[in-house]
Amino acid sequence: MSDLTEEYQLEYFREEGFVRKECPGCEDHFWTRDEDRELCGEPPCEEYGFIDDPGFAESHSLSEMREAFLSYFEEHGHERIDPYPVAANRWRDDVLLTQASIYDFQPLVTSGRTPPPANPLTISQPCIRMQDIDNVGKTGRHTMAFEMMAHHAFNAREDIEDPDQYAYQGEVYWKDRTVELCEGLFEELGADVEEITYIEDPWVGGGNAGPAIEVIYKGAELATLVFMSMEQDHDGEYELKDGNRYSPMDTYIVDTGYGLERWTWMSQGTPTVYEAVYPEAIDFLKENAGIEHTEAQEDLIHQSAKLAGRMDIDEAEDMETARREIAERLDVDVERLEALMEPLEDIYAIADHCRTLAYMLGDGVVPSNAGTGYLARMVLRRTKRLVDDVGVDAPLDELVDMQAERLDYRNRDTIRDIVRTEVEKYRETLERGGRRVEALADEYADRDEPVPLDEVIELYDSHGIQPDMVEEIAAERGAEVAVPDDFYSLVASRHGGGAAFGEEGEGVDERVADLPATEKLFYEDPDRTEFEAVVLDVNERPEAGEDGETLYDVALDQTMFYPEGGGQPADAGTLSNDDATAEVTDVREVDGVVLHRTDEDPGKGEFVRGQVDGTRRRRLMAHHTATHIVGHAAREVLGDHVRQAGAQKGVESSRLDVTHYDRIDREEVRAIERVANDIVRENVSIKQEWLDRNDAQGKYGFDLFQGGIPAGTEVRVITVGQDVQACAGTHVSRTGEIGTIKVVGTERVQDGVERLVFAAGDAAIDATQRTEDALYDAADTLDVDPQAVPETAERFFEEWKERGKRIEELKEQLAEARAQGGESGEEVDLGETTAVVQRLDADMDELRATANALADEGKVAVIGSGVDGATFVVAIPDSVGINAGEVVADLAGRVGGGGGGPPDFAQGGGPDTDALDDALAAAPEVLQQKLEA
RNA sequence: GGGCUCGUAGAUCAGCGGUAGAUCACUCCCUUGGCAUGGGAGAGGCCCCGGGUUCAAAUCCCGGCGAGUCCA
Repeated sequence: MSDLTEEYQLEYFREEGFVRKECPGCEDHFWTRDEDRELCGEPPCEEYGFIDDPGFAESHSLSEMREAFLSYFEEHGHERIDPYPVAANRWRDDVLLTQASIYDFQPLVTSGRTPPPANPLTISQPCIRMQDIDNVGKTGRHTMAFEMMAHHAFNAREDIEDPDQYAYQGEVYWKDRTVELCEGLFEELGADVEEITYIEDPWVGGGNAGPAIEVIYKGAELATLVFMSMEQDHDGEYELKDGNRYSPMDTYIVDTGYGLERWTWMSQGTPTVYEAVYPEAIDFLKENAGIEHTEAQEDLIHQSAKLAGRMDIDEAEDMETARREIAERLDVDVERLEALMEPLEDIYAIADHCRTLAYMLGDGVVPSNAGTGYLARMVLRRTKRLVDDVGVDAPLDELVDMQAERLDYRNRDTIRDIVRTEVEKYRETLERGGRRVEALADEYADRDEPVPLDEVIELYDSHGIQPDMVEEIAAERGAEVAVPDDFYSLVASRHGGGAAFGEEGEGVDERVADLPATEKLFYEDPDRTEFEAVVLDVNERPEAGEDGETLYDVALDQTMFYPEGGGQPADAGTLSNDDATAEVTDVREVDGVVLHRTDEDPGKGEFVRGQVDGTRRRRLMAHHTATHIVGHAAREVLGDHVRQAGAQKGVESSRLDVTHYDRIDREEVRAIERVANDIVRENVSIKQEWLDRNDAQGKYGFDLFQGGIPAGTEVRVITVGQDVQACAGTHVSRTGEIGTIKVVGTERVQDGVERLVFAAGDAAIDATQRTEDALYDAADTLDVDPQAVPETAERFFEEWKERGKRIEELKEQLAEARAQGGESGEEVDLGETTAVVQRLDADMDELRATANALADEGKVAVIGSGVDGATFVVAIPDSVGINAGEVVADLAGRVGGGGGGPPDFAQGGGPDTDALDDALAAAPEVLQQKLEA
């Protein structure tokens, strides 16, 4: 076993006369040109040395620094690459946001399955790290949004058996050149290279590892140079700091990260990073919030910021301690310092959060209650709170737009619209929540009890109401609330930890590994349904079919059968030879081999004729092409932010989930239908071609990948009119073949994702006819024209309601008449009052009305009905001491049921109708008993 | 992807097995020269939809639809 010490013995260090030292402060090993240096240079071992004394020759703005970096690496043989979206879930499902430049190339490029867009390359990748959110504004150096400038080189070992299995070969450059390039950049910017230290700091993450170097200059960590070269391996020779063992990989990758904001800050030497990065936004916000400082205050802020920057405030709880210490050193009152600093810290955070929002919304993230969209919503709401707290009265959409403009986003109108919609939603949530808290606070204030913690947790967890808002409102209403410090962990525990592991080990057939990739005929001529092939292999499936029959996986040398993929279901059909015909019920692709699931064994080595179910295939193709068209139409109608969030094609109908920040209303559906059918009618031809992936991505951008990112050097690109998508499915050759597209419904999959359900071709006709049939049936029943159905239905509904009311009235009148007329009821003398016992076969409403009317007359009423089982109603006038509930319980017991109710009015019944009359006959006796009791 | 909460009059909500309620808004009457206001009367409900349990469901259970919210 060995550690990574050897890995840092660089030729470059030796040639340049570096020395290796151990820092007495933190015991880290580091390399430096300065033989006299003792400390590693990184806080807390040393303090910032660049505040008010910039570390570079010239002051750079954010964009100047970005340009300086990129052009330096361009001049040194790197190709400049456009940044990827900050929403990393667009190309990988293990993370939500892009947190480093290397995220762009995981997992397909880093694993060697797909070539990098250029090699070596340089990029400035916008990133968002939510975990820093509490520190933003306070520490002087944390930002949630940042750009990670980087140069990457993708190397693959050549001393392995099959170097061509990877999408790139050979070594571009490795450690020495990396450090050399890094140092060259420092020199170019006029830094004093004597002051740079390179700290050995092995990197481990996500199953990979490697040696890494932190580059420290004047107290700031300006870059990290990671040499990703190992993967987790039980038998690996290296045991690293996470306790796992690692061994070398076939690919090894230079993964560097240079924080654009830090470099900009270094070049300016401002007290905090925020002043270097957002000077205009900060000025604007300060002025807008009416924050003005005297010269003395200005000076105090400056001194304080300087000190705060030098301190290590990585946890928000350290903040108080740090603040007290700073106050002490500056010899001012803590409260005074706090009052001065807090609004500024809020403003710093607002500037940063607005940039975060601009990145997210600009890259097409739609706020939602789930996924990346939820993060956007969180940030937006937090920002809104800060804006309100500090008293900025500019609308949030304007603040975000300022950043969007600076970042050069073209969809600024949509961004503003989304922000406005979200702010409005938040306002509603707060209003709803406020009312809720007020009611709750009143309730507990009345009872003179504190609001229990459970309620506060519930308010936050289920209604999104911050505990401090509860405290505030409760205080106004005179109710106490105690919110513990570990409030949020209490909320977390409510969600019951324990991540569910659900690794879906499909048990990939190992025999597939030896088979050649199946030649796919369906791309050549999607209209053909017949073909001939040789059976290469037949495997009996471990599980039986529905009827207990044996199923087989059949591999052929070539096939017309489309395997399930990209939301398109598999083809169906038959494989036959002279002796037998096997039904193909499912088709899947495993590692390039298409497996046909059949109910019979066609025999390995045999020739078979394949017959694809043409009708099914045509419908699927029409639906697949229609999906592209509907997506395009939705984008046209709803806006540029619309992206595919999932799709499932079918034979009868298909569904397309798209991102959109509002419900799609009827009018928009009609517009989408119109645009889609325009494209159908134009009968444009559909281009299907294989393109080099990096060329295609360069030309069409990231939106090429609406349905996920495929692996490989080439991608299949489908062009339908203006719509271009990477897609592996089968398509019709001209849009006219689709015939017609009918949107049959929309639903909200989650906030921010709308589902469009539609039918294409003859399925569209079917769908329309079904709707029409329903309408005609309704028209038939109402005996009117279909056109008149809505109006008639409304009229009938109104009339029905009217009649209901009229019947109520009549029942009341009838009941009163009965009560006064003494109609057929048996009068029983109960001493002070009389009771009426009566059988009245009517519904419960009528019984109730009658009983009420009798009670109003001052009589005890016992009414029984045999209409629907045996039911009783007993009403007792106020003055009489009989409990109606007890009477009913007794009577109902006699008919095999139960009953009850308040003392003056009770209902009950039972299933035994035959016993009704006997029960009523016993009623006087029961009443007597209850009266005496 | 998972958890939690909520769908009752035009609006805001109460009721949580036993006769559907309050406040505001609305209509009318009274008070006033008129308005603010005050007093009185009235109208307005498929209690989201569909099943189930029960003598009885707005209320309990299951499913669906709709809305909100927290977490990953």
